[in-house]
Amino acid sequence: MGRKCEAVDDFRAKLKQNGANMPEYLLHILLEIIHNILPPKKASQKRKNSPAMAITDAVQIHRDSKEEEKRSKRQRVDNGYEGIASGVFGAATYDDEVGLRNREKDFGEEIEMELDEDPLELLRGVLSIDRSPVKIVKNPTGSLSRAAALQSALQKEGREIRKVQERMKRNSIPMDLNRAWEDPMAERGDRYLAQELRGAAGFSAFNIDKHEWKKSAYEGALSFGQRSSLSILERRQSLPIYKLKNELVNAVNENRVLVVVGETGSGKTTQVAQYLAEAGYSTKGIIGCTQPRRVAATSVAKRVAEEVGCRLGEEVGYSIRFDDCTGPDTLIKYMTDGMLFREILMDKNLSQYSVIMLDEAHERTVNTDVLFGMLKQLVKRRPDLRLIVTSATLDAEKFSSYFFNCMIFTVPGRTYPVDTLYAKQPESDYLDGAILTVLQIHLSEPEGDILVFLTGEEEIEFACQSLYERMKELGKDVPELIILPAYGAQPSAEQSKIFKPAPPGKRKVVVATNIAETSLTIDGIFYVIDPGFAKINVYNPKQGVDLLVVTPISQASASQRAGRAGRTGPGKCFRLYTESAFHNEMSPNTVPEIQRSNLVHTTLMLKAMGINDLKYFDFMDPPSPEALTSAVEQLKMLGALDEEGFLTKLGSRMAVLPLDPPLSKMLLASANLGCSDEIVTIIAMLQAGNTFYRPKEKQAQADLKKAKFLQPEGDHLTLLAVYEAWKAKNFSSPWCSENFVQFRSLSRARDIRKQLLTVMDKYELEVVSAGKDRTMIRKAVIAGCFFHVAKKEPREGYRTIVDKQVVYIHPSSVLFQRQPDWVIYNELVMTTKEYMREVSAIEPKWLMEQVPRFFKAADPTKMSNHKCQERIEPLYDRYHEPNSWRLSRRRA
DNA sequence: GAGCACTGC
Repeated sequence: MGRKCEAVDDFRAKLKQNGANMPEYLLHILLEIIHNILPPKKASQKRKNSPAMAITDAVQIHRDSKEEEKRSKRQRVDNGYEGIASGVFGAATYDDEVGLRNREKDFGEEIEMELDEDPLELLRGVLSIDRSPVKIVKNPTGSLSRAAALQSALQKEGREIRKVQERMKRNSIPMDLNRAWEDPMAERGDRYLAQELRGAAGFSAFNIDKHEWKKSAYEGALSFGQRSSLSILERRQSLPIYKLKNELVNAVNENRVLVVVGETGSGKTTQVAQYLAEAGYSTKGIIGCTQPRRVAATSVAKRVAEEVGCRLGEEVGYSIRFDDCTGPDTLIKYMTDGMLFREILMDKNLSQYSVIMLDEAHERTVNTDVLFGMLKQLVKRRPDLRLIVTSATLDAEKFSSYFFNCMIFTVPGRTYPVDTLYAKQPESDYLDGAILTVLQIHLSEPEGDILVFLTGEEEIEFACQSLYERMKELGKDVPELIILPAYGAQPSAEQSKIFKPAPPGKRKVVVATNIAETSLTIDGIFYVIDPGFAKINVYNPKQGVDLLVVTPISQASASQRAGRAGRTGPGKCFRLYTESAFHNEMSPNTVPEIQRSNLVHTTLMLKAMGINDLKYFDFMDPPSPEALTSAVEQLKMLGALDEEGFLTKLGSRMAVLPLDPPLSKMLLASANLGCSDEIVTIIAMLQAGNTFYRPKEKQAQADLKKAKFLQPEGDHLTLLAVYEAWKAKNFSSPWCSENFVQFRSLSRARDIRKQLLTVMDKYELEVVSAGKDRTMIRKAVIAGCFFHVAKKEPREGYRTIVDKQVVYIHPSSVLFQRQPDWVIYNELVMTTKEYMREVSAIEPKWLMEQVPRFFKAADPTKMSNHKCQERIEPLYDRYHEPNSWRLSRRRA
């Protein structure tokens, strides 16, 4: 304590000296961060001198090392990395030395700070030296939050921060722009697909001048190209499908089911419904067309309304969750496949429709797959209904044979040839490979934009950053390269630049996730770089865990990516894997989602539609029996199905809620427990996800803000507190940014909440507030999520009650520090460990109270009262009943 | 002390 006071005084003196002023309370908060977030001073500190001395030392060390650096640079040039190469190389050099060093670089003097020091000491040291900009370097073993705390402390001091950099573990990237490619006709390469191409070292969060490249990315593009100037009619007539209009209408007249193979650019999505409406189908009912995604449904509807010449929501409309834009006049309706699935639950004959078109069916979403089975039955019952299923060339035969060997109608695409080039050697690091290929194309290939596929936000940011730096090193002699990241939440103004071709004389590179593969129309792309890989979600029914894995993509997916290069003109696709890897090691098709998802929700929906025997449901590709059994058993435990597997009253109420069954159960239980008002908010927040925003450069500030909302009971109540606070501020957007809370997520939560309240109202579920009695809220959570209970282990971590697996509280949880004895969690995610996300503390006795069917106290005669309180077992012990239900991991 | 993609009701 004494040390802290001393520090405050000292700090104040330094501030005064520098002419800065800081309120007392801020000063204390600042020191609080430093003392609480940061670990205590190491007992054995290498450096005994004061940081001030250390910095002086460092200058000398730096001067010595500078000579060494010059020597090695010369050597690199000798080794052949000349000119641009060595320039770019220089920027990407990282070292692993430990220590404080003062570095001279192009941008002047800066102090490099190591986080091994006691931050307070370090801070004082820096303040006593001079006012050079500061660079904070985190070692691979260090912690970013220490860097963040230090950074915010310095910022408050008014010191300029140049960089917060994470020292890279791997070595620098050699720069060889003369990369070797072979085309498919060349001799076969080796038969090896570099697995784990990223290697153990991998890359890490990267934060240098993040905003600099972003700024340049969005500012650079001033005069992006315009769409074609053809009139609507000309545009429609120029589509390849136009010439086949009559044939198509005849085919639909004569076939109840039709598989349409419509290649990219054929116009099927916008035209088929219009042709059928013109042919009179709209007089018999609505023409419905499903899309896997919301954006697709809305944007296609807009386009078609424009072509038809009506307002959206009149003759042409769309229907997606939270947004029904249809009316009494609607003849053509675009919707998400999930929406049609809901509709078929309400009316299994879909009597208001005359035509259903399942578009993008080759994407094989769970909803589309289930609709396949439902509609296959329906066309037998309704001879007047027409079903159109669109497919990729590869799947056409399969689709046709599933749908009674129906006719396949092929519409050619309007695409150009694409040259596919393969790597001669497997890449050792696909990310570097992709970056270098972009530069290679930019420096040696004719005009045309580039599209790069990467697996996630982090990679995209890294790639953009790296490209930006290298372009900067290349100087002004090379043409401008506009670097555009494309993922998740992008402001729309910036997105429009992604979709349009770069202005003449410039080139753009779009760095995107696999969503660009299918659902975005990006104009002007001539070059595609496909390392690829993609992140997919795999659900393990035995473990009950969702897992995101980076896996090689399928051949089908690769062709789709390549096709992106041929939309505007003849293009090139650079595949960063060998040709033999493509043929021998990549599967022809992506495993349909239904075979790798949690099916609890889908199963409940099917049961609610009266489909009892799921084993005999006509799936095109059936999910594994285990996944189905696991889903059925979970529903039984929730009380949604009875012992024979028939839908219960509770189950039918759960089915009408657009939620996963445990959450539906929670909501229904909360109405009885008198806390549905709170639970509906909590559920909406859980569903919306990503409540807190924690930018790397402001982590400490974000954590401070988050602490304001912290509820000791756990994350569920903390989320509630956030929503209530936001509501009290009139759902304000600035309030969100002030508090490091994501406005988008909260708005989504508000939508979900509203929708849930409507459904609750319809089914006369009471919306009541628990008032001050917050215990009930956690009891309601238990009623739904009781599979997800874990008890603290004596040493570290937790053990789940159901299957005894070891799990940990996620560091983002408010209970991460507290580690209560008993917890309930919303979901389990497997990253570096098995983490429980959204955790709340509970009392074990509530388990028996809320779910007596499931939990019992251990035999009280055999143990003390205290122990008795602690021991809780699931009634159904699957270790002794091998064929009983199984929720998660089987232990060896 | 971790992050990790996307979609849907």
